[in-house]
Amino acid sequence: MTPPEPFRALEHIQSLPSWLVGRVAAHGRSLVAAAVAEEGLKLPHLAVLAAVSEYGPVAQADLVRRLSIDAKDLVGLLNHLESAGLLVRAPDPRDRRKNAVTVTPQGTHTLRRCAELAERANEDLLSPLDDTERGQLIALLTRLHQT
Amino acid sequence: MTPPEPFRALEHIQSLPSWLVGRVAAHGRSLVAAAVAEEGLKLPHLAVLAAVSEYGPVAQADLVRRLSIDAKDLVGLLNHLESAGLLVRAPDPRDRRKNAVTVTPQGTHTLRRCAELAERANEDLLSPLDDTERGQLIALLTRLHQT
DNA sequence: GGATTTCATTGGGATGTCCAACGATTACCG
DNA sequence: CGGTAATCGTTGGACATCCCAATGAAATCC
Repeated sequence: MTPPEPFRALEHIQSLPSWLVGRVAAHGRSLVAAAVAEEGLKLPHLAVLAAVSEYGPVAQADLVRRLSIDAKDLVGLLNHLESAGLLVRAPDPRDRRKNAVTVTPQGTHTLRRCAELAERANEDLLSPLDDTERGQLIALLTRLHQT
Repeated sequence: MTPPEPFRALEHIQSLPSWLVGRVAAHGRSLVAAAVAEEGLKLPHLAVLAAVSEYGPVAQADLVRRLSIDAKDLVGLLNHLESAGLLVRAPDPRDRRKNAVTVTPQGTHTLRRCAELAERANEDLLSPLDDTERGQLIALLTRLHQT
């Protein structure tokens, strides 16, 4: 008498595209995190520093909105980045509630290094694919992301 | 006098495949999580329940190894699932250190519902793509995952 | 049969995410 | 105007996740 066939639920879950893309994303994340750690930054710090660099003098509330990050967590990240000399908080003369956050030259330098490192990590991530396939993948992911 | 051109670091980061795949993964994860929440389960609970279903009566240490989950956290997840009546912990007569974890009929039923819901969520995730494109995406992601 | 390993559980620390509240400042509007 | 509402940066705390360590009970190794 054979036992009732169990429901292969884990196999089923792990065959779903959402699971697959999650695994690949985790791999890519860990590669980039390891690369960026060479410059002493973690991924959230890098994201904040990059946003500050891109949006010039910017209020913290703007960073919260642009990065969809929690305001409390941003304070800690900015404290760390500021004490590392990568950015500066200055009072905004036009609105004294706001802090004008600006990247320092050292911050820009770190950012450029991290950009190279992150690109190299992405090279590793995509190394199983040739150029055509990489283009396909990026195109498909872009469509999933934009819509 | 134009200000020095800022380094568009955020734009650069967000153009990397690792960032793109991370966003798509986050979207898929939230879709599946929302779907599965209809059955009162969170994703870690579902993963554990599915593994228990798949591997029949299984010791907790085996689940720890198969799911790469922390043993401490597994205890909490099993407590929740057991008090919800979805699985049962029984002493293993052949090794009295072990707990034989087994899915209940109610657990199997919940699992089947979750499988449907997760499939529908994946349908939503992939809705911008046609069948050919979905196959391409899965094939590309599979190669990135397997190597 | 004594030393080592495995098992389930508990505890604690470090981190990431989210929500609520606060004092200070600005914007709105009657 | 003037008072209410909204926004700003900050702090506190609730949770979940992840890592390491230790426990008593039970099995395995030699």
